[in-house]
Amino acid sequence: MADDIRSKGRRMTVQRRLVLDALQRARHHTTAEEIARSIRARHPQIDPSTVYRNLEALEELGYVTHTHLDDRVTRWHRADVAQHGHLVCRRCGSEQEIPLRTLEPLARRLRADEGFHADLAHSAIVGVCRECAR
Amino acid sequence: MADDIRSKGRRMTVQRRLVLDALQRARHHTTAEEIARSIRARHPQIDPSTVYRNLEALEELGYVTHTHLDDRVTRWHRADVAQHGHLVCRRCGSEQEIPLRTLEPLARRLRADEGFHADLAHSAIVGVCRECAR
DNA sequence: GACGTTATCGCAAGTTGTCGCAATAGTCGA
DNA sequence: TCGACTATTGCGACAACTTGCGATAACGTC
Repeated sequence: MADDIRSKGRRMTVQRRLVLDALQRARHHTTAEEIARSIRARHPQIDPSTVYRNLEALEELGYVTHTHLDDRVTRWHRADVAQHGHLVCRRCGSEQEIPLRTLEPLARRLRADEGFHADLAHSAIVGVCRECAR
Repeated sequence: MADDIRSKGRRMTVQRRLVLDALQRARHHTTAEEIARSIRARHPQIDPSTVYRNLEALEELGYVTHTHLDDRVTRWHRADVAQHGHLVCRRCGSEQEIPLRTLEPLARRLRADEGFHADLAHSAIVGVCRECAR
């Protein structure tokens, strides 16, 4: 992987490695802040901005992706984990994962009708969950 | 409308009226910051936080809604304008509106399978547009 | 290995939005 | 119209990023 990064004219730094390690260890939908905190616990000299910039760089390089669950925070994860959709309840905040297969018909339709290649795992679908709807 | 607001135990203030007026005048998907700026041009004593709080209050009251187009900024509009979906290209940033009808089959399916009442107009669908896909 | 190039870093300052709080001012009932 | 109640405001502080910049340190080349 380090070689792959170098072959793209980027560099493998201690900081970048630490961000990858932290992502490896973290729970699935983690935040940049959480990663920064976990790294700074051991390496306080590493600036949060470095973590933010590395997540972005690793995303460009294809090792990392982000999704949006609730409205504000960006969630990060390794690119090699299985993709899935998200349902988030606007009332109680509960989160639910759904297989991409469920979203596939819409993706197909958008591709056919609009030529648009949708990434339906990128943003959660907001709505009201079964319990709150009652 | 003022009466309706009062009947819900809320109040009609100068600031709230100004936010509504600004929304009326603004282009469709405007931002809180833009509204704050337009109000403060004439009324510099009105704090931005007041604008943010009023948008939230007016949303609770049902006069205003927000959507998320790109990743960061919240876009606001009056609740009485027609709902529609959004396609946003991750490469070129272009935005496209699509009729809710296109998204309805997915909404139906989520309701049937998961009991989840999806609001598919709330977040834009991110992907790659026809031009950028070539 | 040494060297030059330049991606990346740490830091400080800037943005954008949120929150707690004391002061203010709509609203309602008398 | 007056007074009490309390929603709302402005302000200052804070939180969560983002950005510009000079210094540092990976990397390719020799």
